[in-house]
Amino acid sequence: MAGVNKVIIVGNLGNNPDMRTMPNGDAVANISVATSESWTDRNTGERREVTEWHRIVFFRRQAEVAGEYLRKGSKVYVEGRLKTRKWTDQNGQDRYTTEIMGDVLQMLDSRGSQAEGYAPAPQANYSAPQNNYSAPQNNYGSAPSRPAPAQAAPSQPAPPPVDNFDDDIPF
Amino acid sequence: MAGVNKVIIVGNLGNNPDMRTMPNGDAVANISVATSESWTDRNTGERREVTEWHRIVFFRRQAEVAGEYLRKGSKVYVEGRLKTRKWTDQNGQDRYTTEIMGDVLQMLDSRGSQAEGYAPAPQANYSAPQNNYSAPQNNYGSAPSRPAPAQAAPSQPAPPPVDNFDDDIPF
Amino acid sequence: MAGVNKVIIVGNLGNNPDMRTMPNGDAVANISVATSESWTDRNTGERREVTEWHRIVFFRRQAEVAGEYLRKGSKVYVEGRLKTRKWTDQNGQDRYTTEIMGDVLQMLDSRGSQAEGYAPAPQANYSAPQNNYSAPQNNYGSAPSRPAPAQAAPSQPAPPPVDNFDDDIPF
Amino acid sequence: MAGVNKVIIVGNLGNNPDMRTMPNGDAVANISVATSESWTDRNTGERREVTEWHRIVFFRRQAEVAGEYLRKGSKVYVEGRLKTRKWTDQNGQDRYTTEIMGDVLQMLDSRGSQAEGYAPAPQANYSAPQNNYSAPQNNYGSAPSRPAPAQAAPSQPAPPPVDNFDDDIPF
DNA sequence: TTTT
DNA sequence: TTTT
Repeated sequence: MAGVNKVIIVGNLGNNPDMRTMPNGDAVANISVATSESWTDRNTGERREVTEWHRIVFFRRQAEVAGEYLRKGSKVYVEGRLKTRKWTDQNGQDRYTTEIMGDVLQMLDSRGSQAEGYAPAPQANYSAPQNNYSAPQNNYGSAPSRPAPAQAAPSQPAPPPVDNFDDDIPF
Repeated sequence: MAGVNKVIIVGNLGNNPDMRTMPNGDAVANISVATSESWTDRNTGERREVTEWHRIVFFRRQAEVAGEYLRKGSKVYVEGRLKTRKWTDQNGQDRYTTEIMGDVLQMLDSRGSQAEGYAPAPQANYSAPQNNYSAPQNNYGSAPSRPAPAQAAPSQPAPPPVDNFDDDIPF
Repeated sequence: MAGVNKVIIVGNLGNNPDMRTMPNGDAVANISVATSESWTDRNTGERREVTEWHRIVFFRRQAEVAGEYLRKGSKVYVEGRLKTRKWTDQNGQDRYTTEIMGDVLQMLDSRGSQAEGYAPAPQANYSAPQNNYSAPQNNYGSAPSRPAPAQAAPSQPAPPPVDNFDDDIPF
Repeated sequence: MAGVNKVIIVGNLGNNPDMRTMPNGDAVANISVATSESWTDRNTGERREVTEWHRIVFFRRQAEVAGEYLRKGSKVYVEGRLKTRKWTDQNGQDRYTTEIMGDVLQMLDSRGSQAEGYAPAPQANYSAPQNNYSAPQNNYGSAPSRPAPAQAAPSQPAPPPVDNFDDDIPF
């Protein structure tokens, strides 16, 4: 068919991931990620900021990675798609919630800050009442291989950088 | 500050744009765009498809463009950002609706198909009760003429559209 | 007009920004950002990785920000557009280089890691031979405006999370 | 691993797809897509426009789809990643060309306009002298792979397309 | 080379 | 609920 439904979020987790398990055993991770936007109020001249919270759901392998490596405060890059889900509230009324079904997950915290800030989530985090994640053999490898951040310089012979400007260049 | 909140949608309008006007006279266009995703069911082997509907809001110049050129069935590329808006339903309960605040609008219908299929939206479309769009020089006359590729309309019960503006809203 | 030309890069700088100045005094920053892709070789089963280097150019205010805050190893989110530039090599031959004209720049290093790793670029960095950056009044503001901390949390009443799965859900 | 390397292009093909075949029989499609940007010249007040051309490569199933459905003038949505490829010119000098490795392909021409405008490319199109696309399983090893870039001269000197595949290429 |  |  046709259509593009794509979301890209970069922001920080407001809480530890909420882990669950599908009937077939697949992991599910729900995370809440904040992005903020700031601007200057036209009238008062004050600086203002709004925070937007995004519900993001990951499945299977990515859910496991989320559960193991993400914590409250973690910074992430997420690529996914919008999905509005119908549910029924306690009054029997139809309600709708829009979530992001995560397709790509990248952790953006540097090794260092992760090492510093990292600590396994408290057991409580995984023992919540209903259907919580309790991955049997929960040692998913040691750590994500972290390449030395850009040691080498670009191999491509440098062309002259942009520096001869006429007045009509469109940027 | 920090954060990326970006949405990219390519799809077709399920209805003519819903046009409104802000107190200061700026145009507001609400459009509903469908994207669909198809896959093969693992169990039955059947081909299945789900359609997702996206509420998108444009302001000012882009709203005017939307109102003038987009019609039910139009194909668009939209870039925007997610925003969850709070409102109160008829029972006095808090409700939330996630919308896309449109930043970029590209019409994807070819000149030809536009020329062929195009006709101004019926007047009725712009004469709804509350606070409707009444752009100075537009005579959106006569005949409905856009084949609905997008069969069904959005199933989600329409929350009140954006129309009570204070001066500090960040868009 | 028609078309979308968009690039999104998240990666690390391979060098300190290369700073220059336009005739009108506007700053120009050239940065080189690495992204890497890894996969498992089908034949050998070995883990392999390739690094791709991206040349990115920023102008004006964003160039100043890049020059002030980015260093070799910095992690960034960049949004921009592709532009292929023609130049002449030392043999008089036409050459072409594809660059990303940066539109959005987000620094992804945490405060902490920045504090640790940060040091003003060596003077040498700004005194290269040809047409280098030497911004007369090089104190571009003190610090990025510090917005008021996020107020209260928008407490959207939690709808039931995804946990009743039938076998046909399309994700 | 780390990094995001993403390109999104919406534009029109400047020529019919250039079809090739990998040694293992997989299809390869090279397309050239234009995007344009327009702005008003600050000095003259004139309306100006620049066109940017993007080389995009698709493999396997998507290449077949491209070969079957895309034609000169077709409008497409493409998602992919940047890759700079090294090659050697006739003087033995190293040269570099940046291409987009296509991951997602969406045709944006309406059914109608496709129906109208569509016609199988002239036979000539598929029977060009050297190594042209001529069905799924054709003469694999017909080595000659330096295609005279067809009729009109692309302004950028055509580098050799991707055609010498070892088994480890990461796409 | 395309499109608007 | 996060971050800067």
